[in-house]
Amino acid sequence: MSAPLRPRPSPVDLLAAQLGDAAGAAIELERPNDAAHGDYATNAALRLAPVRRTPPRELAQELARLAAALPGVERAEVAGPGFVNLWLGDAWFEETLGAILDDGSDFGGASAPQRERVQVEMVSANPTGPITVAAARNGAYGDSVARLLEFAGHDVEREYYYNDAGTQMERFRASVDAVRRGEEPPEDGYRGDYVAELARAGGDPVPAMLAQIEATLERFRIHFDGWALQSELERRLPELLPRLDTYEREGATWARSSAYGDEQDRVVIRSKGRPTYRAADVAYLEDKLARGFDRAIYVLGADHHGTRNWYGAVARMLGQDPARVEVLLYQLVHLTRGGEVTKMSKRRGDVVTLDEFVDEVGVDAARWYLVSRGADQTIEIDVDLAAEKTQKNPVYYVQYAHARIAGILRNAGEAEVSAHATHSLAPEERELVKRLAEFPPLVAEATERRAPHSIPYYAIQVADDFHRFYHEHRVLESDAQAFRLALCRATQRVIARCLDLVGVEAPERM
RNA sequence: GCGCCCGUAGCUCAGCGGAAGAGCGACGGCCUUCUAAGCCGUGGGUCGCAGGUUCGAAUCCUGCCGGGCGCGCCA
Repeated sequence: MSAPLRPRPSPVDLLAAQLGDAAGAAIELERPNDAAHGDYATNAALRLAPVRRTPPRELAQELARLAAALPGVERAEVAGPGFVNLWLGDAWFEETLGAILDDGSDFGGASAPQRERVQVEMVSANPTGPITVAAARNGAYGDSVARLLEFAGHDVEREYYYNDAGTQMERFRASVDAVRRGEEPPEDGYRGDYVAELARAGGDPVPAMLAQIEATLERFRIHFDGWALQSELERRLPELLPRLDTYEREGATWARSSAYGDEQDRVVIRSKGRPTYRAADVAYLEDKLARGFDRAIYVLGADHHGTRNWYGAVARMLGQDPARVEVLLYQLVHLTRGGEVTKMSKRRGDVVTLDEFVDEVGVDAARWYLVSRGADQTIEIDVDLAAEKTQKNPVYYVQYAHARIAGILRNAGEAEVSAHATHSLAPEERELVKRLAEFPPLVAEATERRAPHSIPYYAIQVADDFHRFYHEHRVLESDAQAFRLALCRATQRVIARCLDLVGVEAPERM
């Protein structure tokens, strides 16, 4: 690990710190929902009241007096049970916009307290068929988390781990072989057009399937730095398994994982002698940590939640720090047709593939949609309505704001850009500056909580504020041109960053 | 039976201790001006139910109801 990163404090943080110093207590400033409650507000008086044994409104009066004396603060008022509402002067907004512009495209980044080497393992679907929309959520979520971590200053590698050795793969190969012999695939095998295509192509269908999966994910703007094979990792089991706490029962070898934080013990060697997928997990985790990753992140669907504590248990059994292992769970994607839930099975070949979905709605709308919901939220997609719905996808609203700004900046040419205003700021300008100032804490929290879905929601708000500003005020050839160009540029950078963090393009024209 | 996740506007979902929101849908306005993929307005919610903690609960705790997922040799 290298030296701590040092993002510079935002003007809002500085203001809060100044007020905190004056008051002798930690102060947090929030943007009130209601514009009548000022530019920023704090509930510090309500929090301090019990500690200082003073009525909250009395404390609030004192805070308001201190706040009003700070530079940049126009006035401060006590409201409700003890909130302090602050109104800021134009100079504060100009200074804030100037600070945002100074940071350039790094604005909001480098929030990590320590730089880490992080591996994000994601998707990792068995190469028994094309990537489905359901698996694509894993990629959309995992890749956005990876992008957030990179933006925060970490060194991130994305990896795909695939099973080329297990039962499912045997069934898959048997299915292709059956088709080649002109027979039906086995009862528990795989079917679908892609199986027939692989049969025609000849050779081992697994590498061919894998190549197709990689192409699909590249198209989905997810690039993997590495690919791990189960069969290779299994070779190291003879040296690794003795390091585990194991026992024999019913002819199988079990890991005593329940003694290390897991809910239950797990079979690592079947009674018939073959290692399980869980055994390969052990080799893989050992491998990840040995490669020097400070943190190994697993992105797993909710159908795997039963094993969420297994990985940490493995780390403990191997004598490693379980804090280096992190499991991110996301709820499943349910697909419906015409409002009716259909259980789609990869084996039956009736799934909706990511390629089909992207053909229908485009990469931008697909990624936006899959990452816009909280990971804890089940996603329902009506396949029949997907295309129609995505015409109204808010991603276009955000992209449109970006393209509009790009148009203005194109037309502006070499005109002066300055955060210094020569006019009295309009409400739309002030709102937009405040919105942009929210970005650093928002993106830092999204990273910390592994919650990329807050980025699209924030981007919609930025676009909303910009469209309103655009509608009310002319930029070029206005008496506030230099300031408004500065506002446009800062807004464009923030929108572009938000779009990039969720893997969506920021168009110059639409 | 046990574990995890979810129940907020007609629909899809944010918010997760501080003064109820967005998109879509519905209804009504706004283009000779930097892109109308835009803007403005109207209507719409006992935040599943019941207790508890708190000055304050959609947010925390408990119970219940409803839905999803899972529960030792598939992955």
